[in-house]
Amino acid sequence: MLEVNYIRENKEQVIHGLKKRNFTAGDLAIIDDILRLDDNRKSIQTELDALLAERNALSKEIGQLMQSGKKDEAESIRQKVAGLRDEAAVMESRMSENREQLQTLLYKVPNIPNESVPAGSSETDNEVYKAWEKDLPELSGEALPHWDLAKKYNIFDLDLGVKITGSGFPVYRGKGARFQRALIAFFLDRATAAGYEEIIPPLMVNEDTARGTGQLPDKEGQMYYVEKDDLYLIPTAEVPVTNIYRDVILNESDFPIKLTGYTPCFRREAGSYGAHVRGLNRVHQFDKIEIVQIQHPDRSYDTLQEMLAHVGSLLDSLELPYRILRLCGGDLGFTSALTFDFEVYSAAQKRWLEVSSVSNFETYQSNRLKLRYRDGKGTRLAHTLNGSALALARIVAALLENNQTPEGIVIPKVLQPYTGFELLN
RNA sequence: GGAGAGAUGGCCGAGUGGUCGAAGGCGCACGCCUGGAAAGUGUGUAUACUCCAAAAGGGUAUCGAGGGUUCGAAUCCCUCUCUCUCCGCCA
Repeated sequence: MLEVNYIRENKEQVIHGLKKRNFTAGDLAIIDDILRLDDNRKSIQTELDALLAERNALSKEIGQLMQSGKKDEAESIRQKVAGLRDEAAVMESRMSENREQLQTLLYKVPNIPNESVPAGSSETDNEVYKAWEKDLPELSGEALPHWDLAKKYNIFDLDLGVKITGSGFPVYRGKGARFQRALIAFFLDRATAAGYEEIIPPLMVNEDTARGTGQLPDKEGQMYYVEKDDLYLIPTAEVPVTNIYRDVILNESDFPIKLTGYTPCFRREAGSYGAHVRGLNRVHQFDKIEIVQIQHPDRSYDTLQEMLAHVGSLLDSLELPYRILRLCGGDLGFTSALTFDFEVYSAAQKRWLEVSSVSNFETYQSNRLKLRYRDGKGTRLAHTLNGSALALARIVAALLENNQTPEGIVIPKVLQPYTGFELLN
C-alpha cells in the first residue's frame, strides 16, 4: 500500500495516477478521507503521548515517595493518576478505531501507475511496447489446437484430472510429463545463470504472507483456502519468495537481491468458461518459474528492463514469436506501478497467449512487507519486482501448436538435452 | 494427538512489580595504542510513531502476539502463536 506521507506530499500526482486507473471524482474522495484521518490520528497521538508522559512521571514519583516512606503524599498522587488512566483509555480506543479506519481506506488505494502507463479502460487499450517484427507462423489447414494434439499424443489429460480432482487440473503423461519437467529445468538453469538464487518455497502460506505481497485483502477469492489450518495455496511463487524479505532491513550493499523459484500455482479463477479457456489456456493448477528482485529505488527501472530482457531471451531460445505489451491503467494490477505482459502467438488458435507478466511494484509491496534498507540517515522502503520466467501451461500450448508436424511435435533445440528426445509423438 | 519446558536487542544471556529500552558478553563501527597487525583500551551501536521550520533535542510505544490487574508490568493473570524435549503416529 501507499505511505500516507507519500500521499500527503504528492497529492496531485496520486490523484493524477488514480485517474489513470479510471477513478471517478467520487472515488477520489478517498484521498481526502485518508489525509483527514491521518491528521486526526496525529493530533490524538500527540495528546495521548502527553497524557502518558504525565502518567509515567507521576508514577515514578509515587515510587520514590513510597521508598522514602511518605505514604500519604503517594496516596494523593495515586488518585490523580487513576483519573489520567481513564482518560488515556478513552483516547486509546479512539486511536485504535481511527487507525483501523485509516488502514481500511489505505488497502483500497491501488498503486500509482508509472508516468509511462497509457490511459485506458481494458486490455484492448494496452500498448504494444515491442511488436513481433518477423512473419507470424502459418500452419496448414490440418493444424490442430493443443487440446487435440494432447489427445493424439497422450500429452496431458484434462478429463482424467476431472476424475481425480475437478476441472482445470491437467494430468501430464509420458513424454508430456517429461516435456513439462524439461521446461522447468531449462528455465531454472537460465535463471540461475543470470544470477538468481534458486528457492523451493512452501506451497501454502499464512495470512501475513498473503497480505505482504497484496493478495489479501484484494484477491481473496482467487486463492484456495484451507480453513482448518488457516492457510492459503499460493497463486504464484511471488508470494512465498518475496515474503522471505518481510520485516527485513537490508544494507545498501545487499542490492540487488535476485531470487527464482519454481512452484505449481493454484488459482480458483471462478466463473470462466468457453472456447477461450479451453485446454491449457486457463487451468486451476499450472507450473511457473518466477523471478523476483529487490532493488534500490534508484535502480529498479533498470532492473525491470533487465528482467524483460531475460524473459525475452527465453522466448527467443524457444523460437516462439512474441510481443510485449505495456499494460494500460485499466488493466494494470492493483499493486503494480508498471507491468509488461509477454504474449506468445499460437498459430493454431490464431491468437496471442499471455505467458509472462513482469512488474515493478516500487514501494507498494515493501510497505506492506516492511522491507527496508538503511541509507545512512535512516531506513527507506526498497523496491520489489517480479516476473514469470515463464508460466508453463501456455508455453506448452504454444510450443505444441506451433511446432506440430505430421511426424510429431518438434522439440526446440535448447530443450532437447532436457527431454532426451527430439520429437514428441 | 498427549505430557513437560521455554520465547528478552544482530547473536548469546541477566533480569520476578518502580531507579529497565533493558546488566554483562560477543559481533559491528569509529578512535587510541602499534612500523603494521593481534592483544589491549575508549566511545558508539534497535525500530516505529510523534513534537520542533530543520538540526540538536524531547515525548510515546515495543522484552513472541493480543487482552487484563496495577498509580506503575520484561516481571503477576488470561488467551493465542511459535520453539525445544519425551511419548504416539508417519513419507
